[in-house]
Amino acid sequence: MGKYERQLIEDTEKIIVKILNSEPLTSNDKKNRWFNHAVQIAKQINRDFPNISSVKHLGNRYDNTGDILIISNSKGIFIEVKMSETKLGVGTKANISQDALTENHLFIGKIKSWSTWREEKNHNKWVKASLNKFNRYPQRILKIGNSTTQREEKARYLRGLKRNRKSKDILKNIHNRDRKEKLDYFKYLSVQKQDREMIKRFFVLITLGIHTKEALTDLIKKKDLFREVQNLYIYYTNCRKGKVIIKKENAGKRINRIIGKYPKFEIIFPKGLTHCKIAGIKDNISKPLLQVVLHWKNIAQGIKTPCLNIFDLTVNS
DNA sequence: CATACCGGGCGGTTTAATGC
DNA sequence: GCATTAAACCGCCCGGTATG
Repeated sequence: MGKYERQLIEDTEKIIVKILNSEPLTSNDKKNRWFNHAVQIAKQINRDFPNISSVKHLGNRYDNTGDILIISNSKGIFIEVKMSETKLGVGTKANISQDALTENHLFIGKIKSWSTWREEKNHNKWVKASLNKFNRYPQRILKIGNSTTQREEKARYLRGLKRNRKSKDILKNIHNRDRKEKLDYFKYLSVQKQDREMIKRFFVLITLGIHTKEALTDLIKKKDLFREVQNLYIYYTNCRKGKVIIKKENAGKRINRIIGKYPKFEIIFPKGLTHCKIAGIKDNISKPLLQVVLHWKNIAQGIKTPCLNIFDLTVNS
């Protein structure tokens, strides 16, 4: 999802609500890129729940799951929509905020976040020193006042010098040292006491496609999270040969299946790798479900936009 | 030789901090 | 106080290397 699509998708959700409430649609609504999907989803919801008495758009409220709340047979049903123009929507793949592992209390006690860890290691300082081993930066970069921006532009410049030995070495060195920093951090995390209940909740939320910082921190501590998820349905749409295909999923059933299979959850730290895995435990056997990578999204490793890159390890099983 | 694994990468918006 | 700028945050896409 690029540029303006979050706003666009929210508009589409509101269109679905309008249709369900038999409210008139504007010409703007009909121009919405996902209008067809909205119509199909609304139709399907009406078929699935013939006794709807109320429909509300929940939008950016993060204290609940789902995008839309309907009341059907005086029961609250949460509905989430995921629309895709491709044939097959991709699995749960997410980049979430860098400190999510500690901010969501997956560990017990006062645990250092990844960002705090880096601060203590003077990450920015040593990166700056490394970058300054190159002494031919253009004026336009040298005169940048903000140290962060200058650091980033220097790294960007070095990355652009494809054939320059020195620049390659510098970035490689930063990459290597940053990698060590990540491994050291995981070494520290790996000996901390884990909160299995929170790990389970974290897994459930990520699996449900809840990725934003606020949504995660709000929902993960919610008392009746598992009960609410029982009433959550996800409607997926895809396009095949110009036609919109709909799939409805009972999130509760899916979650029940997984957490029913694994009575306990844990985080495992493979030796020598910059990721950890969320795993389910059954009969003392640990089965990896999610892979959580310490990662820098922009320019080069160690330079800009740290995040957690998450991969779903269950898609092919 | 295709595919999976393990990261690596980009272009943007929103919110907070700072300068005037 | 307001305007500007930096920092934080957001979601999707790409590719080298090992492996079967």
